[in-house]
Amino acid sequence: MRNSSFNNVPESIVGRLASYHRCLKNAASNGQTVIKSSDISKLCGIKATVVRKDLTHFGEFGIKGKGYNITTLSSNIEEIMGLNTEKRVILIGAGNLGTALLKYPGFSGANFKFLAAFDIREEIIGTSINSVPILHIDKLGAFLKSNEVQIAILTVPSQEAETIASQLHNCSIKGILNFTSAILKSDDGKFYIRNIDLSKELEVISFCMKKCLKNKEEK
Amino acid sequence: MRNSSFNNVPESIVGRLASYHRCLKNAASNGQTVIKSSDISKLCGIKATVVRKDLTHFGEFGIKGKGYNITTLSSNIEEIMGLNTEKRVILIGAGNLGTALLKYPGFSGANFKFLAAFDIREEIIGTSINSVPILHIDKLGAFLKSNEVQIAILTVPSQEAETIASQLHNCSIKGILNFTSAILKSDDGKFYIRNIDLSKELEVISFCMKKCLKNKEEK
DNA sequence: AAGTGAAAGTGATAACTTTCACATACATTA
DNA sequence: TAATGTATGTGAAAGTTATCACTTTCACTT
Repeated sequence: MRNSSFNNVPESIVGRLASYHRCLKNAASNGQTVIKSSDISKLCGIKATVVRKDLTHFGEFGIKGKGYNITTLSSNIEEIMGLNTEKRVILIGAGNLGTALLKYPGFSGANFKFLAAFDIREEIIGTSINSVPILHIDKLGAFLKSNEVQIAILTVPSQEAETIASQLHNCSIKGILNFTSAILKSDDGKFYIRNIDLSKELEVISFCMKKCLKNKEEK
Repeated sequence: MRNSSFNNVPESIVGRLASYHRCLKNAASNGQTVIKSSDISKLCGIKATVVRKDLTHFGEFGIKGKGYNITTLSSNIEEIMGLNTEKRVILIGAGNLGTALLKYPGFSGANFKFLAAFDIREEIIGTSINSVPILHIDKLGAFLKSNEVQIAILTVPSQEAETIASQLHNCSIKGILNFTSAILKSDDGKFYIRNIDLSKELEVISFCMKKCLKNKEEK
């Protein structure tokens, strides 16, 4: 690989890498061994030239005239994205969205290990979802003391987000995936926070349907 | 407004407009009547100069030396985004994710009207979630014939996505919000499709935690 | 073993987005 | 009513991202 530290990688590329990765996994499970940038293009809805340009940002993984070896490319992307080492994850808020994420196929295949989910509703404490035990939120602090966790997923009601987030300091957590509409900020830069607002999507599509969006037609 | 058609609006601006809109709604519910770009900046985590630049793209909504009238700006954004007319929405796949979306606070306030949800599981047919009736997926075609629906939200298993999407042709639907990991494409350009892959987010955060992301620190 | 086709990689260019410094105009106060 | 402070709006420049035509290299064929 050209550059093993990968500083200054635009977020746009990272998002696409994740798409390529999924695409490669699918192709592999179909028994395919080689894939062309034009195939990835069709499957991911991203132009072939962009696919190639993205990949060359990290090295030369292809075979000219042939395509990319799926196994090789896949493991390279995994290394680039840090998916080759297991990430331990907890989920806070086992409501419908939280449950959906716990049941999501594909997480486990991508080296994410859900250690536990936390909730406040007594009736589900002690049960488990997709083999992930549900603990009471009061146990969160103790759990973080005795377990090394890298990522927390927040699927609590928005108004709880700040309070919960403040409990995640001074532990091993480095990343927060925030699905509440509260916008969390990492004041001290201690962890990386990714805010995902699902309700925003409906508004965006409302605008886009007016065909006012600059149409960047995907190849 | 400078330009009533708003062609060529970058998607990045649209996404931020939705954030501003939410922010304005919150401020209004706190009894605020005026807001400064620097306030919006803090609340949305977007630089104040970006906020102003985004808004001037559509017109001059502010009062110099004072800020923006919340009511005025809010209704302008609603007009820009097409939120001033009611959008009728159906949801296909009333699993955990679908249920989460049906229960999401904020949709109804933004002029989205959920007409019905569709599923295949007999045990929930006839019930309702958040007052939205759940119908059998077999009824989808007939429903679309007798009801004008603008948006479909897809929260079915990924492998069903294509099949379902093909049933959405030749009706009033213009936009599809696809939460499955299948990437749908609008071959004929008949409708606008927005693919949202939640599982991608975990992979992105995995990369970002390595601090390799070009850090565009929000103000 | 040379020729051919096919697809990756490259570097310059174009298009887009963000940033910045500054001009502008409103509201408030004296 | 004039002066002042404050926050918006603007246009140029910087920075970033995508595009495109072209070169390179590999595999396969004859």
